[in-house]
Amino acid sequence: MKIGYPCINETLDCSSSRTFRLASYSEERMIDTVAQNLACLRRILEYNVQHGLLFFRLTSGLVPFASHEVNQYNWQEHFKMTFRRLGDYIKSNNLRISMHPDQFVVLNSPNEQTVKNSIAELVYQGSVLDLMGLDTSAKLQIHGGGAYGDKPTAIQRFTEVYHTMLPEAVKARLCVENDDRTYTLQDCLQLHELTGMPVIFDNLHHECVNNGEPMREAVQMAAATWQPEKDGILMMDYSSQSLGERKGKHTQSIQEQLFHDFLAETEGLDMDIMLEIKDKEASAHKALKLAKQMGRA
DNA sequence: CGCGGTCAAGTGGCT
DNA sequence: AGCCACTTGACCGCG
Repeated sequence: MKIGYPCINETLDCSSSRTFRLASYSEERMIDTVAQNLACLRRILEYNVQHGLLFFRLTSGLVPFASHEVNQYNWQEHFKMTFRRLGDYIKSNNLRISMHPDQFVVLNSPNEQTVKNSIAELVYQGSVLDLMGLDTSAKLQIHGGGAYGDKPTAIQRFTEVYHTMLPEAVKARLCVENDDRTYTLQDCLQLHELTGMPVIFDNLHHECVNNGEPMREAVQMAAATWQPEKDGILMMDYSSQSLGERKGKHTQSIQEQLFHDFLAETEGLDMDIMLEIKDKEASAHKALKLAKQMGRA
């Protein structure tokens, strides 16, 4: 079991998602920003290796405006060696990597332009992992998208876009994650049946909306959609409810008893856990310690 | 130099 | 009808 946190390290004094306004776009500024972001990413990865945090989510913001038409520069070629060196570091230290395209990526939108933009964004994020030379156990996780008042039709549309419009390089890495209100684990399992995509499991989203599956069974069902030789073991997002806040809001800091209970409930099941918790690596350190004590990591 | 409004992009639930 | 949340704040103009 590998444990990690997403995108941002709060200990280090750098960000790998620096950006700027579209209005101030220039090729020079874009190149300069990418160079700084990749340098910071290297520092974050080194920090993670030093602390045994072997699962990490890369930010979507590594390359500003990467899938926007304003950016016509061949940054892939320009930063080829930098990406390759990052990938070599990732592989030699056996890190697991994911990316999570943001809420604007909606493959089943009725708006053709939205679908087109979404695919361009997936191509960008997949190309980052390709440039690093990572195998297909490095994943892109997205949600089912909208329901538009008719979920079966929306699922059908997702499936059609998947089969007719997505490049192989994206399909090889794409996974679907249950969300906190529209696409339940069951819906994601159906998308898996229709496309072959593995299902990323999110325990907090599952608590928000489900079809009665107990947590252990839910994890087992999601895990069964992963082909170990191609996809690696199950990836999951773990969080707990921020008390007294809106349903689905992530806790500020890990609630160790709840994480302990979750590990106990899933004993014997293999998975990599991404902690979606506000204070980032601070909670990841605690989670890793707990997992080691319980013989899981 | 610190604060706060705004930023490429979509959707749905809440008030 | 408008605001908020989402995997994640960061930028930039203004005082």
